[in-house]
Order: sequence, then structure tokens, then C-alpha cells
Amino acid sequence: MTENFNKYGASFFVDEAHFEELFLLLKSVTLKKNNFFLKSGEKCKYLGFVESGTMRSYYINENGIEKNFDFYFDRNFFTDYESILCNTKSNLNIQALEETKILLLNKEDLQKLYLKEAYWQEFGRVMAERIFLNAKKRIEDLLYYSPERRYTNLLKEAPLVFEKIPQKLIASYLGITPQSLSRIRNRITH
Amino acid sequence: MTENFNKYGASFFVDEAHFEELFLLLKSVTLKKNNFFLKSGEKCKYLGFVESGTMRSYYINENGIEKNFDFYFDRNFFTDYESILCNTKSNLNIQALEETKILLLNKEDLQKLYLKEAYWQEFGRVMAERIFLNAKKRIEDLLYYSPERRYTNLLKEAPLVFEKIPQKLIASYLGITPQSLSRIRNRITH
DNA sequence: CGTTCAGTTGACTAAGGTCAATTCCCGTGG
DNA sequence: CCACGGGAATTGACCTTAGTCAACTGAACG
Repeated sequence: MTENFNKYGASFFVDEAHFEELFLLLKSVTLKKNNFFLKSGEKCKYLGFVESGTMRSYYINENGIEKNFDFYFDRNFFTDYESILCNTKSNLNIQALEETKILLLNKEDLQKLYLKEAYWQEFGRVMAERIFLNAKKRIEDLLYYSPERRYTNLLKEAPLVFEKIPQKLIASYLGITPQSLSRIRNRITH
Repeated sequence: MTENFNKYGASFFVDEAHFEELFLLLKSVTLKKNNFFLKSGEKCKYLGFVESGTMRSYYINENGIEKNFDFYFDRNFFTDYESILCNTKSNLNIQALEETKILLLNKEDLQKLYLKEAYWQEFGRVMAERIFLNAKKRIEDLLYYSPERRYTNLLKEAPLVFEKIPQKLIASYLGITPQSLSRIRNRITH
């Protein structure tokens, strides 16, 4: 278990004393490429953690256009937090972009942890805070900057994205069409 | 104190048993129109709560253009959560749009509450979760919809905004110029 | 080899940005 | 009570950029 703690502890934000209690609740699952962790219309029942691979969440609008909400890489959490918290049907799809190993924490198990002791409430608070900070960054990006600037920001801050993610999905993540992203790239490099 | 609980309890998300402990930590302050709760470059030291009046948070970009991040009305919390959590200098300004009564909770006092008992960790978790859900809605709005659609969404979901907030600030909140908002309104009503 | 799909490119449209002028509104002081 | 000043909102003319639709290219894969 110490081995597992060394492997995951830092990414889970738990100390060694509490690690095992959490780790024993996790189920390991492997998703094949394009398989789903969550489909629109379902209630989200799990907190997910990427062990290896890549996931994406996206929304399909009324015209059938996919809007990429986010990408998730190694050692990061993903879920539809809104669906979990509000116990509502999700409007997101969450899908593996390649063969992806994930760890699942059942929502009820998480809530049982919360009831056990202050430590887990704190764990939940810190996790919610981190998720919020990510969301705030995304708002700033969308609100403050032009599409072109969002592209150059992403290039600088997450170059990994451009190695692992098809360009049309990146375009959607940036809030533009694939054609526009192609033209922005052309504009910048020439 | 029961009177105060009836007045604020529901908005604070605390039960009656814990209300007094929180309420006694609050300082009441009145901001005159255009006065600041927080200025860019400062560290945010307080969690704020609007008792009556209106606040806004905004960012000034490298060209000196104001970008309205959010508005806050009666009985809502506001702060730069990022500055508080990360202990960093804020890049936001938070300002009263009219004479506004606010209640302040010192960041250290909040953190002391967290250490006291699980109840306050849970309080912090629930607050962070709520703040996140708001942020997620904002991302969805900016990512999924056109400026015109964002305007009609706002009209539907927060008509109050149009009674209390100058149009040029609403435009900025929507991520467009005042001129564009004026034209969108014109386009829709004629 | 074909098929498929991502990415690019072209031609055109639409929508928002920019700069400037004008109008409207409101508060203040004569 | 009116005149004036100042900022908000609107409007016009024009520019820039993203969206749309369609054609084409190229790489991946059976």
C-alpha cells in the first residue's frame, strides 16, 4: 500500500494515514477508445481519476454540434460534479480518447467518507476548491481573451494538448470551429 | 440572535446551532458608491456578503479595458476566492455599484472555524461546491452560446441585472462591447 | 487500392470590433 | 426654471475575424 501511496498519494491530495481508506474504495476500470464513462441523460455516479490515458467531456447542443468542455490527462480527476452534487441527469458526455485506465470512487462511498471524520470533509473542501480554481481559469480565458489569444495561451500553458488531442476537438474547446483554428494557426506561423 | 438567524441563516447555509458562532465573527461595513472592497494587486483578506446593495468584480486588461467578471446582489457571497485560497495578489477589483451594506468574514477566522470541527469543514466544502456550480454555469454560457444568445439567456435568467446595472457593464460581462450589445438589443426588438 | 475522416483552403456571409459623431438622460449650478 | 456638462447609449461607416458551405488534400486503415 505504501507503494500505491507513492504512486498516487500526491495526486489524490490525501496523507499516508488516510490513503489506504480511500484507495480500498476505488475500482479500477479500463475504457477502450471512444467508450464512455458517462452519457448525457444519465446521472453521474462516480468520481473518476485518470491513471493513464486521456478523457474528454463534451456537450451536444440543439443543432447536434459537439462542444468540448474539458480534457483530462494522467493523474487528474474528472466527473460531472454538478450531476453528482445536485443529483441531476448530466448533459455531458465523458469519453475515453484512447485506451484509458481509470479509478472509480462511488459517489455514495465518497459521501460516507464525508460523514466519518473532519479529515474527509476537508478533503472534499480542498477538492471542490481546486475544481473551482480550474473553472475560474477557464472563465477568465473565455471572457478576457480573443480566440486567437486563447489558442496561443493554450500552446504556452498546455502544449501536451496539441500532441494528444485532434485539432477539431481543441477548436471546440477554444469555442471556435475547426476551420477557424486552422486559419489562426496559418495566420500565426506565416 | 434568532432574529438574525431568520434574517440571514438561509443565505449563509448554516444551521441555527452554528449560526451565532459564525455571525459573531462578522464585521458590518457600508461602502459608498464606487468604493472598493478589493483592489487589483492586493491580497484578498475577507469573504464578503451583500446585505443590501450591489457589487461587481472586474479585471483590467493590458489595454486598460475593463472586463466584468461578475455581479453580486442582496444575500450573496463575494470574494476573490483564488486570492484567498492561494494567498496571492488579486488581479480583480471588487467595487460597490451603489451604497452597499456588506458583512465581512476575515479569512483567518474562517480558517480557524475549519480547524474547530467537521461541521465547518463541511460548511467550507458546501460553499466551495456552490461557488463552483456558479462558475460552471458561466463557462457553459461563454462556451456554448453566441453573444446574442448569452444576452437573451441573461434576460430570461436574471432580469434584475437589467434594472440595476448600466448596460456597458452588462456588455462587458457578456464578453462584448457596449456598441455590440446596443445593436443586439436593436436587432432583437425590431 | 478505395474508404474514411481530419485538416486545409477558397469564396462568401455574418457578426462583432473600432472609431467617431450624435442623441439622450440626468444632475448640478446659475 | 433653465442652461450646461458629462457620461451612457445609440447610430453610422468601415474593418476584422469568425462562421458557413463546399471542394480538395493527405494520412490511416482495412
